[in-house]
Amino acid sequence: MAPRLSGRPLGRRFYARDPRELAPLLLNKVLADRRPGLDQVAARIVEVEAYCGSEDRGSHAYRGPTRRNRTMFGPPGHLYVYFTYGMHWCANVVAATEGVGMAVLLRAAAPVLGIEHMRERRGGTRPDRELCAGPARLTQAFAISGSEDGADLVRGPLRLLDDGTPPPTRPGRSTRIGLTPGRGDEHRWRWFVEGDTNLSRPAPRRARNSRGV
DNA sequence: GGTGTGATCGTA
DNA sequence: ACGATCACACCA
Repeated sequence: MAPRLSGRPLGRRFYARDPRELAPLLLNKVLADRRPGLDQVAARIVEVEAYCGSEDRGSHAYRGPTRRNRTMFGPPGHLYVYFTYGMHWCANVVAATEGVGMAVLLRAAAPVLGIEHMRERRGGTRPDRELCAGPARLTQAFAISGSEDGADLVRGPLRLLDDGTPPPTRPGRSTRIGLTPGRGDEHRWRWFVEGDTNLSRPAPRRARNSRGV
């Protein structure tokens, strides 16, 4: 039988905090799509990164608002969706307060509902673990693109749910992925569910001893 | 397991 | 010119 989808949408106030605080709290929350006319899909967030406005050289918001990033400077709890590398979409949750340009990038999730629909959207015959393992893979599995930029996660059909699963007490943590040296790569603002199979990169291997264990 | 590379285009 | 990426080729 199909897994039942239950949970309460996160309220506006939940998003209204520093992204470095919000990001680890989003781990194990469920991104759920109930847009009419589209197949329902849902996935549990397992990897996120914080982007911190004018104090963060790695952030789109570093140089202030533009047409592209203006959603980031809007009220919290909305989706900031941007286009990159000429072919990919990535989705962020706007954090903190209006005007500061802070957000949390959704980097990976564990499929919960509508797995076959995700597979169709992703193309080919891919294992479940690759369906949402990466920011652009996740948006593809959810059919999120530029028209979802600005979507309100509190009121809209695209929602983030708390189904009672708490965030990890000791999340994995690392520097952020894909930043050029000197452009914000010094900050350890990536958090993930340790050992989860759906991460955008394999879980870091633990140090081995001389016997390879 | 790992590394290298091409795709593709809006933004600054 | 370059990017908050991905898929696939190739080597080990």
